[in-house]
Amino acid sequence: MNIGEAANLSGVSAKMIRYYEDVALIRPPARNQNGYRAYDESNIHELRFIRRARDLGVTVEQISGLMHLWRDRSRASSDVKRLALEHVAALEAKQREIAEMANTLKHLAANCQGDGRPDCPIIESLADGCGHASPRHLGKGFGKLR
Amino acid sequence: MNIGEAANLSGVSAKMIRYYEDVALIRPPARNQNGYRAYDESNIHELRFIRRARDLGVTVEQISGLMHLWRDRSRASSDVKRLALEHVAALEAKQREIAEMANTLKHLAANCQGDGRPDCPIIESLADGCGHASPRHLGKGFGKLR
DNA sequence: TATGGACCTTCCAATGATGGGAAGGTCAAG
DNA sequence: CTTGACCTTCCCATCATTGGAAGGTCCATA
Repeated sequence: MNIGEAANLSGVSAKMIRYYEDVALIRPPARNQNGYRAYDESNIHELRFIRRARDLGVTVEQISGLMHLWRDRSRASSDVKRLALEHVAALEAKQREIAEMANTLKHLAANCQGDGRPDCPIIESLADGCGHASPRHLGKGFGKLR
Repeated sequence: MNIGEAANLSGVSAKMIRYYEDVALIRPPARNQNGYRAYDESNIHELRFIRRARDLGVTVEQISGLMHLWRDRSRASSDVKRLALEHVAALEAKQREIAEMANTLKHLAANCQGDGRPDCPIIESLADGCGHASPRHLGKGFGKLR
């Protein structure tokens, strides 16, 4: 199976398959005589695993940890559970931060007359920092969301 | 005021102040005879505005729009209100997506015995895609969170 | 006055995940 | 045999931010 078919079956673009190989998230596959990468069913499984994990916001680095557990079946599934729960905690923290942002903006918008006055409280508050919490350094242990 | 003091007062690092100048988010400040950038109170105001907006997850590009409204006082504050409410909507959408991710992971973790069995349902589900929604293309019109 | 250290300048590189594209090789159908 | 759809590697861009190198400036202290 060539990389294109693998991409279609797994939902991971060919570009990203090569990238994952590059950063050692997956191991280099066998090559045909023409130099094309050759994938089989187990690779598709692996790529689908990666795609779903990425969809859930898991970092490539975190996936790498899961992959290791996956390959090394001697490790307990409790490790996997722990990783998953850690990720849940990170997601919930991120959710609280977003809620705080949204509430601040909603509060400001509610107080904004929208009548063309030059002293719009949104701009004033952003400039002066009136009261609402300023969550600096949000995503320290978590990274980006997609 | 040199760039270091401006950084301290505004909470924006000197690196980022130069970057914002580079991408034309702020205009080049005056220079002293020695070539040092010279800032005044109004610049600090502007930088604080930028910092707070970034804290709220507003993109530099979006801030650029707000800055334009700020500088051009002839524009109605209703425009600012509209931008803020658009951002609130984006935040709430992002929040729902995160909730879905977290629920999926919690569901999987709850069904995981954590007893070392090799068929941990978390791994199985990630690999096979069992039932739960797969929110592809999450952040299309929104970008990254910090 | 000399020197050291704390500033400042510009430029270059890296991060993470992904997309885009160029230049060139390969394969299969018409 | 040509055409088009693949494949390969390599480089560049994104976004916000940090880090560092190489070199200039300012001020206080020995």
